[in-house]
Amino acid sequence: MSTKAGQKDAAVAAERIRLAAIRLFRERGYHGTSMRDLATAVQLESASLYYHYPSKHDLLFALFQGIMDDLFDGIRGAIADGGDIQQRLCAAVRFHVGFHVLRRDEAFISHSELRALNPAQRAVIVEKRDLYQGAWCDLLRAGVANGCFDVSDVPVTANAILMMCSGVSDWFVSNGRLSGDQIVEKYEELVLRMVQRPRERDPRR
Amino acid sequence: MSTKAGQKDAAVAAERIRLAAIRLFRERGYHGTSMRDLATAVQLESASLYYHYPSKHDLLFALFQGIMDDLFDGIRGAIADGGDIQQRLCAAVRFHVGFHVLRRDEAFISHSELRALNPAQRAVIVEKRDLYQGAWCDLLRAGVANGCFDVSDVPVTANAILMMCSGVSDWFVSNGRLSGDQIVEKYEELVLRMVQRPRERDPRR
DNA sequence: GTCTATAACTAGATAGAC
DNA sequence: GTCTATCTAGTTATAGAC
Repeated sequence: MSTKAGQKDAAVAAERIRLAAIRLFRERGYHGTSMRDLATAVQLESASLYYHYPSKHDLLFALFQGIMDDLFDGIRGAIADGGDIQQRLCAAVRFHVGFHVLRRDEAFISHSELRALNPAQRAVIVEKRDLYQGAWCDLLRAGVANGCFDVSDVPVTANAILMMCSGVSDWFVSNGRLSGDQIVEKYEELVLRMVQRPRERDPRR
Repeated sequence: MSTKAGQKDAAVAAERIRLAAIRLFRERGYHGTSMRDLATAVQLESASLYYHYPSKHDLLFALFQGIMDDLFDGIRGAIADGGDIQQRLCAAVRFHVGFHVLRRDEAFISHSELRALNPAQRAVIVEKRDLYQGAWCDLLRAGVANGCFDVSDVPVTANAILMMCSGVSDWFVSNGRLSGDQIVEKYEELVLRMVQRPRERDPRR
């Protein structure tokens, strides 16, 4: 019983540290945030953080792993949901934009702090990122193959789509003019315009 | 004569420091680069850097000013060049993508290190960035007003275009599969698809 | 203009008490 | 699990010689 409670407290503290790290790394950057800053944010002494994470680098790496795994699981789920190729592309856009709206701090970190990882850690994350981009390229190629997409350069277009959609994590603020769902809708339309064959577009829309 | 030569040497050294700072801030981040790292890169002692720049913050701010001023001058030139609204949008895309290809390290810094500026410096830069985005919004609105663009939300679309095009500074490498000019062409096409009215698109292209 | 030397402070991380 | 205390090394920046 006391063991169980102890384990739960540890898990709770570790999660509180993780959430504070996400916020601070986003606001000040990895190198701009000290372990003392982080400890203050969770009302602990800096030495206590090392009970939960072996080092600052490992904490950053844990954040990256969480982001990349959730991204990859999410896109596989979105694409596997079925429907025709256009519906699957829309599902992918909904997932990607929704993820970057809901978890915008983590998304920003995954984009800006890759260079702060050590080479071995970076290799792991870059490989996952390439798999994620590959899933998007496959989707575009499938659409080109069955004739409903018109894409002159698949990797460039996939990159452009991802950069465009990831951008929401830079500027989106909740309580802004538009809700997350409204943003998702607009990006869906923009992406479809980028890849659809001209005749597929409805001039009345 | 000796004064002139001295001034030139100072200017040369300041520029060497600036260029090394751009490379290092891109590779390791502002907080991840020490004044000693920077001094080593230009084969000076760190104390000597303070002859050319009063502080590390001022050096970063000088980089930002250079980027933002060149961006704003460039977009004004591209838009003022004349032609119809589509041609001016293409000129804007060519400038923006070309800038992010040619000066990708600076572009990356201007995106990732805004938070490293102090509040007063940041306010100056954010104001310039907003003016830049405003020029793009104006361009889209002009196209909507004269009927050749179909844009459901001007600020969101402008943001999406800028994020998409700025993304090249993340992944473009010279000596890659595509040249800078080829990249520019592909982005021009993608942007036009996003904003043109459906009937304006040539189905044969 | 660039140097050596150093002030004043902060960084990540560890040891060991409780 | 969290603390106090501390180690070692690194940080920005300055003083003053040359």
